[in-house]
Amino acid sequence: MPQDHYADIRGLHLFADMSDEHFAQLFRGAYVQNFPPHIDLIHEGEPSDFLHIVLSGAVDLYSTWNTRETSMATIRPISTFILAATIKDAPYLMSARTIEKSRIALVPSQDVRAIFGVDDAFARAIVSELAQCYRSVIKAQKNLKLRSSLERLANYLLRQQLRAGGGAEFELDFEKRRLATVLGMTPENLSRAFKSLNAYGVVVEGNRIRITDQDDLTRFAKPDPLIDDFST
Amino acid sequence: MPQDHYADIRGLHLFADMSDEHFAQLFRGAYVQNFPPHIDLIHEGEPSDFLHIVLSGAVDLYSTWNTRETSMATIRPISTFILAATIKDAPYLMSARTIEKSRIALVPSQDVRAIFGVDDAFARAIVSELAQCYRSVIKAQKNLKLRSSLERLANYLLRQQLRAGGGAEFELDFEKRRLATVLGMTPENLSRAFKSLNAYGVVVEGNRIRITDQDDLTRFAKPDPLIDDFST
DNA sequence: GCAAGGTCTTGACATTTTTCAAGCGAGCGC
DNA sequence: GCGCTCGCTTGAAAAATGTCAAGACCTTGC
Repeated sequence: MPQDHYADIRGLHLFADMSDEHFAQLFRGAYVQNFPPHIDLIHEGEPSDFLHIVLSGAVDLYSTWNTRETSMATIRPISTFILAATIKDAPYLMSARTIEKSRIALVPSQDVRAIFGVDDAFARAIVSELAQCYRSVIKAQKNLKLRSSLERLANYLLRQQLRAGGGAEFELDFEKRRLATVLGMTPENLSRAFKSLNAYGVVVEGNRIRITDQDDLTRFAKPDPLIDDFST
Repeated sequence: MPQDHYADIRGLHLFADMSDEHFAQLFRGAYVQNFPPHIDLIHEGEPSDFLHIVLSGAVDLYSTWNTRETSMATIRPISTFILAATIKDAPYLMSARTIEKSRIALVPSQDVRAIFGVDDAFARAIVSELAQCYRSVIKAQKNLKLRSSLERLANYLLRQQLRAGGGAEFELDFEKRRLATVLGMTPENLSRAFKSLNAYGVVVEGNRIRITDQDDLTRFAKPDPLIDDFST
């Protein structure tokens, strides 16, 4: 693997504390590849041959069943995905495709497992990472089971607003049709949901969102740190 | 903590590989308590003071938001819960209550974190446990997002049938009102869903289920190992 | 035995969500 | 520029799901 991304990857919490030697060993067999948009990287059910690290671009984790498809998560730089499958040496539960042009590092799963076996700091970092992932999915599930689609959209907007800096105006960071399946609804329904949120001070212009009445929207959305705060 | 449950707990994958000394240290401050049914054990948002181990009985993990409540998972002996919150020293994301009379071991979270810091085998066992938990929640989320409530019920029945030994007749292992929220629907809707499944060879008599046409139900449910197989 | 409280079921109705079909509009290649 | 594709929106109708109210049934305590 070329040197230019070593520092970025080394800075990830997951790899920060491991020994230099093990880090070098881990990435000896790794390589970096560029992918165009909308390329399938992995498919659910396959054995997990590589741990993936998104260096730039964005990746969509999605799942299918019986003609239906849904988006499970979006991976943005710099972070890894399918760590759990890699560690357990189990088949992928989700498929992955690039959303945009992306640069991705591929680390052979067997190397990850080997280094996991010998590097204690790495093992502990994995615990931390997996606990974080677990809690994120729990929050997503609470979001799904406890809220209507309109409430999910309202809370999504508040989260996205915060991520974008907190200003009254911000951009959606991916297309609405994908946002719809992320939120667990159809594109048509999302369109109507945006319209309904007009009443709470949300103005939509293409991908641009303006929140004209922050309090009103917040009162409706009732955000909850135990669902919406990604950091805890 | 009394001796009588040491062996059971020691046999858990999570504690099987750690040193005797650390195991003893870990459970020095632990204690076992009996709880009647329907007792709240912990509440979401609280700091995670204890790792819980269900020794007998059953525990319901549930969450609430804005007057709504939903059941997230059922914990049966012998297993632990809220490991992720304990390790991260973060607030609980879910509440827990006993379903039946239960015997539960409580291990101070700070001891778990301390031993996690010094026992490498324990740290690796936690990785394995968390990876398993993570994958379970992902499956639950796929189940929720990709299937209708009728399909979720049909697949639940097939899973439950398998857990009960695979015979054509078996018992539901908890009350229907809880099953409803586990499956993400209302009790009324569950009642109607059971009725609809008559058409696919499901006969309900109280808590007793009889599957008269296995193939027909399976054809409708379309079970998928990447959603329904809890072991992988 | 009987009353009380709970679950479960049922029916009627409201709401939410999806489906299908059509039209709009921005971006792209020729 | 023109026509095309594709994403987005809109409307109407259907399906799925939730709500409310009432009653059946069961268990439990007295």
